[in-house]
Amino acid sequence: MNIQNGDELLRILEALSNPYRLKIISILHQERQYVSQLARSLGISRPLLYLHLQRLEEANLIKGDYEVSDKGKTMKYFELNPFFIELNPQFITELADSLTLKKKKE
Amino acid sequence: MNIQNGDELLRILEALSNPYRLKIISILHQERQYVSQLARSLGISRPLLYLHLQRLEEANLIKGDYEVSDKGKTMKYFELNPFFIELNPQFITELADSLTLKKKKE
DNA sequence: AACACCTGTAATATATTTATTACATGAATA
DNA sequence: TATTCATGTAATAAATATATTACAGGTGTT
Repeated sequence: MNIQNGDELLRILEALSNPYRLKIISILHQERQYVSQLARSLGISRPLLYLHLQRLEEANLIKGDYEVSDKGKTMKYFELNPFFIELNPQFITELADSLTLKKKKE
Repeated sequence: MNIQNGDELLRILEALSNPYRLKIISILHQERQYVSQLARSLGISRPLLYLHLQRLEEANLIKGDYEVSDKGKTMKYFELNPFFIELNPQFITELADSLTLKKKKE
């Protein structure tokens, strides 16, 4: 996972800036889980979970795959997209120029 | 700078989840600047800058010191508090248990 | 005194994020 | 067929974060 520009770094930082999403990372680091299972693990509703999963997926930190169980049920398993980011002032400085300042209507 | 628990990590990630704040880190990595100077560098108003500086200061990423210039003017210089965080699933997992889920009235 | 910089904050408005509620669909099982 | 467990989304509400506007006070210079 190579970070190309400031906006990408920002997207990742934003994705990780939430306790549920950090917990999702932690759970998926230990084992892959399907959506409903994850919702139970976290103790939150699926709609809310979807929102968080989407943020993580957009940042490319996780990915989901459909899988049909023995019983014929389709479940969506999520798993981690391993990452390793060395967060320090030097690195941020290298990417700072490629940061977009405000996303508005175009 | 040693991160002790999930909430602290989260505070840092939140502090870094904004383009202006990343730019502030970048600027202060190169040289210390006083408030008005920083506002000009960034092209934003001081009130807005203060908000961002506060977030960074709360996360302990920067610190400010008052200094009297030759001409007798008091300026508040900000400088970086160097940090180095290895952001990866393993590290997040270690801190995930010490994450507070919702801050509400107690 | 008026101007040019420096410091800061309070009140308000706007935008974004987070959370909830209400639906809708499909397949296996009792 | 009624229940259970899986998938998902649209609409709305509530909470936070971001941004703006309007102040106020200090010192040095013209």
